[in-house]
Amino acid sequence: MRPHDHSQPVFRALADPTRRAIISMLADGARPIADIAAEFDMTRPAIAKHLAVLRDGGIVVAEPRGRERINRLNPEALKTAADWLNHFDRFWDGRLAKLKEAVEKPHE
Amino acid sequence: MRPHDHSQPVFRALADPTRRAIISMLADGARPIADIAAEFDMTRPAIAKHLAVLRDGGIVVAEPRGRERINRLNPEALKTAADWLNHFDRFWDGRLAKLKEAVEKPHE
DNA sequence: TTGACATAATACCAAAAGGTTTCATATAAA
DNA sequence: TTTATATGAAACCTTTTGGTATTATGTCAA
Repeated sequence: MRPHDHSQPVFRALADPTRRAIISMLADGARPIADIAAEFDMTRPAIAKHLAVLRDGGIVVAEPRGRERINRLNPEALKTAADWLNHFDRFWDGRLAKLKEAVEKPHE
Repeated sequence: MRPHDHSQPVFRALADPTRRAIISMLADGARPIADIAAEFDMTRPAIAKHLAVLRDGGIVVAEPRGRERINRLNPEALKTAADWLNHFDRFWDGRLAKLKEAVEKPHE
């Protein structure tokens, strides 16, 4: 068995605590990189690398704005990982799983 | 900001495609390591290391059974990661988010 | 008790990850 | 046009990761 996996870049991006913190931060609003870096004990190039990994996973999109680049969260990308994990929620929450099924079923 | 994060070992464990494949495999039933290793193009020690990472995240529990060790999935550990991700589902699925809220609210 | 089997443990290696410092480029403002 | 600002990019370093081969340990079966 050789695991082929399109969600790899997303899970890879989620593996680092700094990157998860950046995700949370951007959920409150898009920001330029300097603004983000100011919140961490880390140089800007380090944050730039983390943002590159997040972009690679499609989780962050950078929009040039004058001489700045606004980093915006693209939460849909997280759905990939959430979907994979939620396949297991039947184990810990049968009630919710059933509701979900109902919600996702086309209306009649 | 210094990201302290108890869910780190779980996200770390999820970052590797082989480990995610092992998780899926164990969701269908507990297995000894040799049985798992047989499914991958990889030596048993490599799989043993992956299992160690999964144990570290609490995702897998090993139960000695005679001279074997049965590796069992502990899906509750995945809930940690699922919960984190599902905080963002308001972005992609408002309908479900509302239902969830309702479900999780204590009964009256 | 001896032999086979299932696994653990160790030592080792190459590549990737996460950081740094330094230098280059492009836009805005004086 | 010069200067300051916001970012990108490259070179480099150390630690972690993912793999290997080899050796050791414990349990079952003949």
